[in-house]
Amino acid sequence: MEKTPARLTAKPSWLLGQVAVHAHRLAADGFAAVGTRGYHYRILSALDEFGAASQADLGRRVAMDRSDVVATLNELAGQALVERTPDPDDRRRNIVTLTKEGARQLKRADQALDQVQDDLLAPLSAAERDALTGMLARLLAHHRQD
Amino acid sequence: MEKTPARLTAKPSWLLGQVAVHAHRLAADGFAAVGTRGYHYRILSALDEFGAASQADLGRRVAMDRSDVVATLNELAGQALVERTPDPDDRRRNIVTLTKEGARQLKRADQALDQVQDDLLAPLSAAERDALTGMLARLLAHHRQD
DNA sequence: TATGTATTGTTGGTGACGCCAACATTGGAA
DNA sequence: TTCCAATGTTGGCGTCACCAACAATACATA
Repeated sequence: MEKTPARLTAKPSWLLGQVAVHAHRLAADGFAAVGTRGYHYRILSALDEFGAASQADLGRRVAMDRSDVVATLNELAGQALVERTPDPDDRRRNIVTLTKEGARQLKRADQALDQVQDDLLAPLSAAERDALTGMLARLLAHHRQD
Repeated sequence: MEKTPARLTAKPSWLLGQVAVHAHRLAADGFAAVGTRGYHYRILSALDEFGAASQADLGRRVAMDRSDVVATLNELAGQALVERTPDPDDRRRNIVTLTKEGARQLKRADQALDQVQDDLLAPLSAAERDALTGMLARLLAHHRQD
């Protein structure tokens, strides 16, 4: 394997990005195995945990643009994993609901994704995994503001 | 700020991906400020550290697909940051060389990127930063094989 | 009450990255 | 000599992040 420039290797942003690429590949493979993908999983997760919600709320919860939520819901609704009905109390909004089949699909994706975490963190001890996720969570919280 | 599903928050792959998104945004802004972008920086870095190289070698060093190296070199050569000459010893290959101006551009990008590291890791202590980059480096080394 | 401001869903588009298939040319191994 | 591998190139695709504009609707405040 050819050597990577130290200029890159020394930069946390490079390491983060490259590890994220591998993580994304693992996750995408896991998702594909059950016929879904990242955006779908995000929406299904939010619906399962917080119940029915408007599209804008969904987007804010899972860090997706409004327009991407629309496209994703079109696909999910096409597979009957989700239902979209107008909100009678606010006619700008839709109320998005998780269907039984959607919940089942989420469960399948979840199992695939659990395996991914193990593969991703294989070289780290349990204590190291905790330390890593703790620091990442702090970084994310910090950057989600401002 | 709306709450994110625990299903996501609990997954290292999610945290990694989201932090990487913020890191990428910071880096892209820094790069844009000096008129460049990630792919350019990778190529310039490899040329600066290892000297002239073939396109295939460049791609392997900085984890870029052959075809993406071609496009990037077209742009870099268009700005005279790089020169592409046929290799007399192997007529399949090109020898790519960093120009004076290319080295200057690299230096500018480097300064921008150094600032990004600080912004990215702001919430972490020096010891934590080391621990984080150490673990990320191990993960990357592990996943670069197989 | 009227008027302006914000939010929502939607459409359509852009860009960075990562990746794949195919091809002609060339080098090297069997 | 024959087959296999590597190289540069073209052209395409998918995911994710993001932006601008629009009409409809809600809300605040003057």
